[in-house]
Amino acid sequence: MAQIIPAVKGTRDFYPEDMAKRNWIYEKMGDVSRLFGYVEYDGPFLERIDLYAAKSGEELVKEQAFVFPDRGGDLITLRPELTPSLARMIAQKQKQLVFPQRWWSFGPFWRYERPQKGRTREFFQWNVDMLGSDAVESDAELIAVCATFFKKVGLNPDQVQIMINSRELMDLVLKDLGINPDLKMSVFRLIDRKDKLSFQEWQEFALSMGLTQSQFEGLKDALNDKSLWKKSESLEQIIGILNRMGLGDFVSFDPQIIRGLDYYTGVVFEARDMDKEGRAILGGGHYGNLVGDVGGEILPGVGFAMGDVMLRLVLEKYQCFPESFESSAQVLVTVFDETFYPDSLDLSNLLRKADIPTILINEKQKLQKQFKFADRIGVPIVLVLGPEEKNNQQVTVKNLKTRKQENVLIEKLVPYLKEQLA
RNA sequence: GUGCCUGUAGCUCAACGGCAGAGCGCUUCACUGUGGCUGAAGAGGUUGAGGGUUCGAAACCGUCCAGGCACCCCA
Repeated sequence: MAQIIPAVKGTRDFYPEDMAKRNWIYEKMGDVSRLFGYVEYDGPFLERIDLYAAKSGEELVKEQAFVFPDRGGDLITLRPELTPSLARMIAQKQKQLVFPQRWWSFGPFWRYERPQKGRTREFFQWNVDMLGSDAVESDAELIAVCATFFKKVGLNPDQVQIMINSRELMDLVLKDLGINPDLKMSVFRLIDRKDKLSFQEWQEFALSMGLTQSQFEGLKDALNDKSLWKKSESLEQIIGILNRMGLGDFVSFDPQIIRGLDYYTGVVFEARDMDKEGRAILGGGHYGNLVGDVGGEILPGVGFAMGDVMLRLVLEKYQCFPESFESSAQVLVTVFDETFYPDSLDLSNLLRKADIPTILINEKQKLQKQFKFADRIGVPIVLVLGPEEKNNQQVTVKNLKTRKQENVLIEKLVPYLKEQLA
């Protein structure tokens, strides 16, 4: 046997069952997006590297993007994220669009990283953005979209939580502590790493970047203050809105949520599995100016991205997927023997004309095998048309799930099957 | 890019340095007009690759390849 060429590292083969799940996820994402009035769009999968070079994520592009020269020598990138493409698309039509725009997208992205749990090199992302709104109510709406999605796929607040924080609030905390604004990004990074380091290491890290002992203590206390959010008018409003929507259970305040991306300026949020397993399921926030870097006029917005890999793990873990995805066929028509092939062919034609998905056996096999095959692929109904049936203008209809069978007149077959399958 | 772990039948995994095995799956038969259950028989392997140590290696040692996990970063 010839050598099987392995799949590219970090990619996934979507076998039919996997594809069914992917489509199921896509369907739920689309449903929720449309429910809130968002419209679907997409950008190119290939972009020039310059599009990302201007932007914040230095490491994202330099070390994590797939980059290659095309035949003309231009450096092309497999998109590692959607936001820059979105920014361009908006900037190009900024003068003609009516704001705010509500856009969503689901498509593939690539990052050259070491694959591990919840992370592959090729993955799908649901991106949802509200563009051209600075209202806190819009921030709340995006969080509501997330929460509604979780509800829709059958996850409950004990299983996943959306943690929210505000960068403005954290700016205030830093200011109150008299921390030099130049240190802001470093301190954000410090906050982000609190859980990953031992207290000792964390403290050393803090002091090494120039925080005084008292600033460090103050920061530590602020991060432990569960009611810190009450100092933020926007967080209070957001939580109020989500409570009124009946989604409050999904949301909790966490001062340690900072998010890596530099362009977030206001509310930031991410969702996690509650027993702290794995990485974030989604991340998002409010940005002050999406299109500045690509030459547009100042445009605020709020949005989030949800990766399919982590999401699948969570959905799998909490058994949210349907127990089984039906075989695409509803009916299997057996062929009694070679001489009956034309009859069975006509029969399957009849069913297909009536929009009943039907598989006809093409191989010359014993009935036993044909039944076994039907069972294995999960077709619920099997039809037999042999000498006896033919003499009576009948078909034997066997329901593999109920194990019952019945003889039905051919002229009554379609309505009979439709009833069975309903 | 750094570190750790794992590669044995189609799948999940056993086998003290001493004849490569089990369960599930698969094929055939019991069942010449009916799947799932039961019973019987059978097929299936260069133990990831190529070296070394040894009387003898799936096992021990180093190299390569592949996969997993953690760090980094992030969905």
